[in-house]
Amino acid sequence: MAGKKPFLPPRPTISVPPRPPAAAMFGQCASPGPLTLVSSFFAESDGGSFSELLAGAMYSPLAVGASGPSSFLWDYSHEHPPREGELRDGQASLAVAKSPLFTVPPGLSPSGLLLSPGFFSPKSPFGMSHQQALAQVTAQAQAALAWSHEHSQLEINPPSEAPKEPLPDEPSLMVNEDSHQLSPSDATTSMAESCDLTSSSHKWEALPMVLEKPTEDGYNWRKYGQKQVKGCGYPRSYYKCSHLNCLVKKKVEHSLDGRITEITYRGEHQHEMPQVKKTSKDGNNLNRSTNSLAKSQVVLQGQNGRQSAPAMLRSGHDEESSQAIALNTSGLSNHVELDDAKLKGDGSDVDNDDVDAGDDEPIHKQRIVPIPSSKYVTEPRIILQTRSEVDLLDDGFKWRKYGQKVVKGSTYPRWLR
DNA sequence: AGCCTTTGACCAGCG
DNA sequence: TCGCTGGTCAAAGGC
Repeated sequence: MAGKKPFLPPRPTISVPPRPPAAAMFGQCASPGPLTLVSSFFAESDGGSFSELLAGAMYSPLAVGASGPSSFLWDYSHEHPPREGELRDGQASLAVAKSPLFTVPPGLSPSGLLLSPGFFSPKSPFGMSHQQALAQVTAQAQAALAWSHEHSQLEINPPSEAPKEPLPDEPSLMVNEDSHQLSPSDATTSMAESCDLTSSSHKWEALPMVLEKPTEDGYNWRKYGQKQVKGCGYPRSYYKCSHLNCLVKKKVEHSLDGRITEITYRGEHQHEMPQVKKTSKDGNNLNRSTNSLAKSQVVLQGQNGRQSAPAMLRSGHDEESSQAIALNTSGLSNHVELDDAKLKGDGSDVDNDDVDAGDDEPIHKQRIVPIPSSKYVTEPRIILQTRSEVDLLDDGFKWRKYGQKVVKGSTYPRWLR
């Protein structure tokens, strides 16, 4: 399970900057998080502390939304460049995912990045509404998509010389036209070559996060495991999306000071963002912003790590497109038609919060849901309201007991399929 | 009563 | 085969 599975078809990824050799850069922890990494990287090029720069971001209400795509490193250093057919066939996700690195443009300092239009301003956290921030992020995603279409040939045959300066009108979160501009001695490059995450990224998609809590990305998560990272003092936590049919998992790593340094997603949400009680307009906006964050940061990936697509695209496309992306990129062994009405008809307490997805969210009564092959769950989870274990076991499905609790003198377990 | 976290054990892949 | 490691399980307890 922890082992490296064969990485079959080319698969786009969004990855964190792979980690450098530990001793080379830190000599303390064998696995510094990307935040630490970026911090150290910035420290060399800018007088200010990255933590200081970031501090303004972290405590801004816009931080969540802005920390998404702006913290991406779009890794296109994979074996296979996108084929033109893929780009034409509407597999935009693949196209973008194959796009070059999202990184700090040359000549732009970290503080410049933070102050740039593509980032929120730490000194005026309320200078931009969440919706504006969302719109900007979305626009950047679309720009990246457009760019990818235009430069697909460049990706196949990267230019030998990269532009030295960003164009004035380019978004601050510019697409680096050639990740090869990084010299072999560059930390990022060396990290990509040596880091253990490189191999693991075939399975998980890592994104640096600046969240105070691992569950604050808009989805509901249930922690199902925690491990001590070898050689480091900090734990790695494992979460599953607690939504009924959702197979998405995420892995959260902490820095030594307890901050989340890395959240790695696996799988794709096949449901809308859980609704958060709207207490005020601001709360609503914040919710939308975090929704956008989750949509933009989750990376679609089959359980076998065969294909993925950045859901970032979803924030910039309508639901129909998203669905098409999901279907096109699922790369999964089978699909089932999941009819919400049927689920409800079983007398189940199926969470239906994805039906009321918001005033501007389309309602889907029926969806095609790709079901990835999985060790534990191969079909949508359904809750049956019964106290009979025999009933549970005779319903034709395989059940895994995941909890038991005494209820009013008797016990009946909770089951998860 | 439902859902979550904790935590030691277990499993599987890999060298 | 064995040990290491990452990922997951599952009982127990907490909120």
